[in-house]
Amino acid sequence: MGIDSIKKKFMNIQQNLAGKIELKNNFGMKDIKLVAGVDLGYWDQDGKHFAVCCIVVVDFHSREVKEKVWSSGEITVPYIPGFLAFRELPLVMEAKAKLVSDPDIYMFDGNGYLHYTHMGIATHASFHLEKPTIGIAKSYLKIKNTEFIMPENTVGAYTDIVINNEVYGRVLRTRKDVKPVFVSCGNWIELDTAMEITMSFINGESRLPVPVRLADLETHVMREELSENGNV
DNA sequence: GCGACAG
DNA sequence: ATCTTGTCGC
Repeated sequence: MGIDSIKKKFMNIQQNLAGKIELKNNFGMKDIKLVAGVDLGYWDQDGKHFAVCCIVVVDFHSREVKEKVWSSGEITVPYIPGFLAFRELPLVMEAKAKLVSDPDIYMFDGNGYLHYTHMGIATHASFHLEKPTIGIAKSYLKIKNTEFIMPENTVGAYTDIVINNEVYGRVLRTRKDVKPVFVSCGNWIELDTAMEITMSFINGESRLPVPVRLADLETHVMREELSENGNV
């Protein structure tokens, strides 16, 4: 099976789900108690690719870490820009199954609506998690040759990424003198709310919101452990 | 055909 | 994503 037939298959799945996206809050901010951050780390072993997915659950109000889970395994799906979800979601769902708590919302390292077909990993994941999601990308995925406008160098400054009169996502300056992040809706949430939650989780240690940052750090720790002792 | 390309 | 030294700044 060549890469083109894989893409074709993936595209069908994306288009089916894309029609079900709803960018309206299906919750009130006051209902948000637990926020999960999701990230993956990779390494090679015996000529194979492995990864570990870490999910860190943080209490929105107290900022306490409530739970951490991880799941690792071999990765066989290649990285194809636009189809990240197909590569990473299996491990994400495996890790999610280990959660005892039930997060109200999930934040991903990557895009959501800011995607060729609005089906970035954050949006795609929402249909499996059945929870609202937010996408936080560290670099820009250019769509339809549209460049983004750099927001001014002030905390909280932002510019919208508009393509064909539609807002795909937002370039947000979470810290001064640091590259901005790219925030987009995953699903069942509005962009303003996604940005509000993102900004509320900026603590001065990173340009990334706490849940995603902690998941990122956990990913590095677990990778060292697993790549030494053999994969689990 | 060529270039661009989240993680 | 990952491979990596020095270096600037709080």
